[in-house]
Amino acid sequence: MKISTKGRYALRLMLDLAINNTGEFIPLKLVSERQDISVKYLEQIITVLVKAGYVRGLRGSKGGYKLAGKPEDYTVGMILRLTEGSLAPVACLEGDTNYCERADECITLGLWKELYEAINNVVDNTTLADLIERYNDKIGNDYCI
Amino acid sequence: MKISTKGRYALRLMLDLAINNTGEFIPLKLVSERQDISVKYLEQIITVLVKAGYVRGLRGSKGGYKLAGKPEDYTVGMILRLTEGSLAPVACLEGDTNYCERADECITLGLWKELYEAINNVVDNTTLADLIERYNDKIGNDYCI
DNA sequence: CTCAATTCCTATTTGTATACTATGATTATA
DNA sequence: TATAATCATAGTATACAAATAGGAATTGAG
Repeated sequence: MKISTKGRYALRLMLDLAINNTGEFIPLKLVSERQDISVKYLEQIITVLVKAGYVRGLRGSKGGYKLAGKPEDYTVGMILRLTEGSLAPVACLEGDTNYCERADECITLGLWKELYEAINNVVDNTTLADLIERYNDKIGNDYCI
Repeated sequence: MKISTKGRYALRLMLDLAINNTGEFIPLKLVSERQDISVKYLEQIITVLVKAGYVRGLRGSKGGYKLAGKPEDYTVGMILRLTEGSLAPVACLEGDTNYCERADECITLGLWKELYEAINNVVDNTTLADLIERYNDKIGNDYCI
């Protein structure tokens, strides 16, 4: 029942791009230093975010990445699902592929559904902007997003 | 973010013992047939439940297992935590052992706490008796618990 | 007192996913 | 043309999941 590093790092990556946004493209080298995650691992993670259109990349010198949209456009759920895969606590809740023949008589299925909903409820109702705002309130900071 | 088979099977095991309780000890062979899980794997799982005092075991012929208490005494959370370990979505929320030095400046910590609470809220407010009751309502059955 | 059924205990195996690292090609700017 | 970056793909070490396997100890029944 753990969120993997991919999901957690993806979130930190997006937050880092949001917080340090100046309009310019931000190279992963900078993110790497700030977040203490290797550039190579970040590359691997950001590929998925680029393909999904959440982040724009520019190659070459003066290249880097920036969010494609605004921080309030991205929920934690969007980012985690992309990098982690489904957040369902059991496989039988995932799409139609993993349909379980015991489903009708399953005594625990309702519980797993409830758990799934509780999880989704948290991650789908929190955006990057929310996280940054809450953090600023807590710290008394004033990051420019 | 998946519940492992150990946790899921432990829950099914406890529910099986609850539903099929007659006062007698129930051998794992029967549970195995009903739940379609090998006796050997069930043995491994139930060991933990016995050590925690949730289940009583009796060796030998006419031996088997039965719940130590009543179905309403056991929450899903108790059973999952025992078999899965902590249900925290990130390690830094687990006790003091995994304390993270970034905690004070961590922008995502609040989110993980919220998620953790949402998960706990579901599993700690559902007992075996609840699951059986809901199931009977759904199916129109009348299991003797 | 022995047999069969069962729990109890410990090891071993197999597969898969996680968490990276490594190498090199491609592209853009100065 | 040199440099700094993304982009693409492959490789690797480790740990965890999900069991299986073998046998010792215990109990009740006949």
